[in-house]
Order: sequence, then C-alpha cells, then structure tokens
Amino acid sequence: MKSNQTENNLPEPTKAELEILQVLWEFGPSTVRFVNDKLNEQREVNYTSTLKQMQILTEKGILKRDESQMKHIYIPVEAEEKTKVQLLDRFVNTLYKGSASQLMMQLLGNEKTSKKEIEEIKRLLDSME
Amino acid sequence: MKSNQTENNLPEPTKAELEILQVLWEFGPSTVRFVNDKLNEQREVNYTSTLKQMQILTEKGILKRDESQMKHIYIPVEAEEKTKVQLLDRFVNTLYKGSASQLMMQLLGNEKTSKKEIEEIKRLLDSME
DNA sequence: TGTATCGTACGAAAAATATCGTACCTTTAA
DNA sequence: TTAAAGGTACGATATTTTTCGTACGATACA
Repeated sequence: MKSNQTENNLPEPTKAELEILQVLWEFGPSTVRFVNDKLNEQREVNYTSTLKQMQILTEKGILKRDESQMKHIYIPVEAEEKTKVQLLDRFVNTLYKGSASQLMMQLLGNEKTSKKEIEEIKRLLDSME
Repeated sequence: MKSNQTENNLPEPTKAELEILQVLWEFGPSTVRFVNDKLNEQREVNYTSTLKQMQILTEKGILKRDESQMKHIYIPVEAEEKTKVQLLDRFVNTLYKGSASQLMMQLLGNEKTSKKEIEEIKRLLDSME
C-alpha cells in the first residue's frame, strides 16, 4: 500500500472530504444527515456515501465524533484556520516553491481579483505597519 | 463515466501530472527520458509510468508533442502562468470563497512566510500604486 | 547483419477515492 | 407492541489515478 501522507505527516483531505469539512466549518458540529442535506443542495449524493466519507475522515483523525447520542455529532479536530493554513502552505510549496510573494503577484494580476479585493489587501498590509 | 472537468471546462491536472508539468516548466520542452530522470531524482518511478502519464496529459490536451523525431518532445500547451492562475483561482474559490484578501491574510499570518517575503509583497503593492 | 540499446504503444494490474446496498439497531407514534 | 422512520456499520462495487509489463519498431555499432 502506498501511503498518502504529506511531509508534515498530516493526512491530506481529498476533494470530497474537503466538501464535508466546509459544511462543518460553516455550520459547526453536525450530524451526517445535516451534512448530507447540505451537500445535496449542490449535487446529488447518497446518505450512506456521505456517512462513509465522514467515517473515513474520522479514521484519518480529521474529524472526531460525539457518539453519546444515537445521532453522532461530527466535529473537525483542527480549527478551520489551521487546516487551511496547512493546505495553503502545501499549495505555495507545490506551485510557487514556497514563495508567497510570487503567489501574490498572480493574485494581483488575476482579473478575477477585483479592485475591491486589492484595496482590501493594501489596507491590510498598511494596518500591520 | 463521471467526468472530471472543472467549471471552466478545463481538465484538471492530477498530482502526478503536476509533477511532470513542473519539470517541463522548469526545463522547457523535453523527452520522456529527461522528465523521468528528473522525477527519479526525487522518487523512484518507472520509465513507462512517466511515459503513460505524459501520453495521458497529451490526450487531455494539457501537453502536445513533436513526433517528427523518434524521441518525441513534449510541450505544455498552456503557458506556466496561465495554468497556475487557473489552479490558484480554483484554490481561492474552493477554500476562500473567492476572497483573495482572505487568502492573503493567511499568507501573512503564516509563520512560514518570512519577513522578507512580506517586505517583497509590500514593495510589490506599492509599485503598482 | 545481427544484437544490444533506446524509443513508443498499449492493455492490464494496483492503488487510491468515491459511491452505494443491505443488514441491523433505536426511537417514535399509532 | 409493532411497524415505520431514521440512525450506524460495513462489505462490495465503481471510478479515477497511478504504475508497470510486454510487445515491438528504430538506431547504433561491433
């Protein structure tokens, strides 16, 4: 079996797994039913598929769950920010050899990054003196 | 068959495919042999595996090749920047709901983003008045 | 001119992900 | 007190991605 761990030895959430995490991030600890309903607002997916994914996420240690009730409540182990930072870090390393400023340049050059966004960024930088 | 196209209808390079693209970006149009050698500086991989991947990339339209010689030369169809912009765009949308400034905040907050990087970014912003 | 070397083609196997069917347990309400 | 509704467990299947073995053609050169 080939392992799927990153350098920092953290399991990498897959695409489908990320979808689930996002629901939990947005709405807080939830049941499978809730998450599945949210997912189905976007695309059709079977309840047991979502259940399985969330069980896998739990095995991987990305989620934990409260089993004290029949309806298990799933909770992300790491805070949203922490996980995102890890994913971002990996992204920067992979595509930009770790250069955040290079990534920045592309963000700023990207037409889809609105003037408003750019202003926001500038303000941000100024405010950190 | 479930399709694997993104909203903008561009084939998404997978992880292994990205590795190959990076070699081509760094060293320019290359033979399979060359790419495979480069990959093997990092991890063991069979020549025919790399060949297959590059053939798949060609089918997907991500690479094209010059077959006029026996040693085919593979070339990325899109420029490095363009592809990266697409990947970045997707990343921002997925993780930050399209907010570039939010991504920025994380980059700046990330300890791994050095002071030097931050200075670089500031300079960049200033220079675009 | 034959044989070792280096190339591509391509199907199949292996591995990783994603989805689902079915069994079976609990709760609820008629 | 039982049947319907809703829950979890878990193996099986499907799909996607990755890797590789084998066949076979071209080239080089002894």
